[in-house]
Amino acid sequence: MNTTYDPKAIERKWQERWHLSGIYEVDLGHAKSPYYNLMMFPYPSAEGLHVGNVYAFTGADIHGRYKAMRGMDVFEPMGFDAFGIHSENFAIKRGIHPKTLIADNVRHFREQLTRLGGRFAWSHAVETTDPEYYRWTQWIFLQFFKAGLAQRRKAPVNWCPSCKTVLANEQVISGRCERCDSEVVQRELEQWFFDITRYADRLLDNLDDLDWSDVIKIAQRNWIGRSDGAELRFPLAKDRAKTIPVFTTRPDTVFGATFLVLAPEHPLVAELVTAETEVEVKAYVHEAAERSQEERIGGQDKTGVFTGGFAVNPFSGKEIPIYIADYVLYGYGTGAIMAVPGHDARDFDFATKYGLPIVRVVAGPGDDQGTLTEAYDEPGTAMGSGPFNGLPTSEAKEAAIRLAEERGIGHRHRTYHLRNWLISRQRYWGPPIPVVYCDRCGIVGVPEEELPIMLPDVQDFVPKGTGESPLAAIPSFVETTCPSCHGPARRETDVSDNFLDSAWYFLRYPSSGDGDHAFDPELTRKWLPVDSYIGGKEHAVLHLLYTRFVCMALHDLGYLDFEEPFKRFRAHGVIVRGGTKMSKSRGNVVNPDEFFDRYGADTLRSYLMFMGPYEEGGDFSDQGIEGIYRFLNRVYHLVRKNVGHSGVDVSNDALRLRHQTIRRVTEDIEGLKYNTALAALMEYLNGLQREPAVALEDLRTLVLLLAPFAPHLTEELWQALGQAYSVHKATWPSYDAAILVAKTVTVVVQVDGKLRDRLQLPAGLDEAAVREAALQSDVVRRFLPDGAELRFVHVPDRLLSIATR
RNA sequence: GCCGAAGUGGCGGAAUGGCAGACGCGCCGCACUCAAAAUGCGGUGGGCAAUCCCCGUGUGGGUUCGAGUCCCACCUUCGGCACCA
Repeated sequence: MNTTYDPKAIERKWQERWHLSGIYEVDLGHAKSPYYNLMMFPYPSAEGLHVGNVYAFTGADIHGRYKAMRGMDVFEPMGFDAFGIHSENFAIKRGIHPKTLIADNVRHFREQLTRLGGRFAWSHAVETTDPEYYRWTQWIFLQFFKAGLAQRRKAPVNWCPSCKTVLANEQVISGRCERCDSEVVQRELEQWFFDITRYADRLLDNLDDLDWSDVIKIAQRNWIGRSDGAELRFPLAKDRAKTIPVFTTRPDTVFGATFLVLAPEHPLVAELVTAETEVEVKAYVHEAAERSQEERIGGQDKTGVFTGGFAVNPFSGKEIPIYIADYVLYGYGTGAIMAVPGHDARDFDFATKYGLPIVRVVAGPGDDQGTLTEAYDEPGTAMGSGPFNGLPTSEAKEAAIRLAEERGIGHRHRTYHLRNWLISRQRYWGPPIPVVYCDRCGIVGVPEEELPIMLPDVQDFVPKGTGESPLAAIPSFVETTCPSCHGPARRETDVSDNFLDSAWYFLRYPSSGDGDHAFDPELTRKWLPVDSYIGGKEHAVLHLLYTRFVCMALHDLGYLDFEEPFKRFRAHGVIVRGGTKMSKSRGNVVNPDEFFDRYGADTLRSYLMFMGPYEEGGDFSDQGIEGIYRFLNRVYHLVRKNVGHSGVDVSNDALRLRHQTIRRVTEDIEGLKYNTALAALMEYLNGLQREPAVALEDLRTLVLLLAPFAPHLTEELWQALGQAYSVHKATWPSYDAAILVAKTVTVVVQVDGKLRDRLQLPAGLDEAAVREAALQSDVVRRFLPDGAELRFVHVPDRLLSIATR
């Protein structure tokens, strides 16, 4: 063995040995203590592994290595999420076929992931672009289609003019395309949807029992956005048989509804216009359609026009005007609202601008019935509301719903912000949606035995912006026969959303290579749900919600016996550099290869974990990494120097330090506090270095505890210590609580809350003895006024607090 | 606007209501060296000659023998949602 720590040589050597001996592969069928350790598979970008990936994977890998040393059969698979607009746009820009591009990128990623030293079960790797994978993505679509969960319908959708495809709501970030930042416009198109809203209540209610990071649960609750209220029907003044349904969470304020507002897209608009208003209304509707979503949202100044029609407030009996305004969204609720300007800020703004009446129907605190200068949206007491007068808001709501139901003019209703999942994309790089259109039979699912519907290998995959996928231009793909009547038919040319690929990849890992099932029932029962899933917060409402939905649906269809895919999910933090986000434009991106070369993977892994609490992220400093590098060097040299000295007597202090360290590192790893686990190991090392010689047991302990963080170095040292291959199969050390107890303790003495003295005392003294010792201290006595009445608070073995007043 | 998280040395960050600043970076000093680097040892919140003492965890109040930690109000930063009725 060399005398200097040479991470490059050590790491290459052990990576090869691990690979050849297959120590990270698991016999999935026979494992006794299965533990599924999952991390979010990467999108293989051309830039290579990002340091954010390294951070995410290292944290998850440490967890996996720890569990393996605790005796679990840890399955830690890795794969590649290689379909999607991102790859496709990049391929178009470079003029390279995405297939070629992805193959190169995957190769590079595999190399980097190997250098990282993860305990990956490579034999189970999956790639979503592999026909043997997307065949089953299509199969899932078919199951949903057969169950009526996948439906084609016309709906206002988000259209990205630059990517030339529709986007799901989740892919629109404040009116802009998540991928290319272009302004998103609304288009009315026929698209494929998964009816995730049918699962809204279960998706929401199950969250209570999930062991997931709170941030994610909160984000999902907000996103699902359940609100309870009522749907009330407002008859038209000119034809009372016709009604306009509105959704409200404040049925108690219905007496204050002084006008109605419809979304410009509302189908009733055409019926309401009069000869006088027609021109203006048409112009407004047209304008609203042209406006990008960002413009509609961005300008908080409300606009709208009077339709010319009137409705009747079914509670007050008054006739009220009907407006259209684009602050009312067609896609939510009924696309129409009853406007209560007295108690809703938006309606107040609108009423003020257009001179509409503002009526107070809720009295504020202290029976405040004064004129409103702004909307009062707090709870209060109903007033000016006929039968509800005097009722507090919550009771008035119930009374209003009851009355509406009795009189047949409305009913209790619940609605959600969550929209159905738009899964079709007018693009090339994705799994073709497996249906055909037949003039005679309509929409027909492709028979399962015909899967996969292969993505044709073509040169021209650039979207045309016609609203159709590039596949539509390939007659050999489009023209087919109907599976049902065998007549001529056309294939669906849209591909499915990238998020469908990643919504089930963890189901595939154990069954990778299985040609008969998407996921083998027996393996699935044994290994799922996933024991630990670690990933980024950015997928809180995308990947993590879709995945839950897909599992729930597959459960209901009888394919899974659980409905929640991940028993435990933890969101890791984000790495910044110099306090700011890393980005290419700032030029502060950390390239992992550079650090692998200069310090080795063990140093990079450990440093990333040392920067801060794993769930909070940290600030990457090029100087800071030196400290960890020095630490690993010192470990290396300490072990080498002491390899021979096995029979050293250990002092009580040294023994206690060993056991304390085991406890601290164990607890910190369990709680993902990797930064303090490493700090404990540094303290341990500092302690050992002060000893003249170090016992073998301490060297073993140090190496074992460090193994999850620095897998290569510790493997090397484990061998140097003459221990059996591999340290990663060795047993995690345990500590003896009895040894942790110190014989002498420092008892702190406070006088009136201020620290005055520290006493070295034998452990376990009672209060009287500690008092006596404290009162003998000169320092303490100096602060005790003569003749003062003293009160004592005693915390055994820790503190004595003396109060003099 | 709403929801969430966080404000601690020069920096990253530690602290079951009980010794604030563990651990590391940086810096200062010393040793080794002809010298430097590397390494090792010591020091390092502010005030002060001081191992005395005083001050100190965003701001202002409060609870407590005792508050970085709990409660109330506010300020700032970051993240998410955002005309969702």
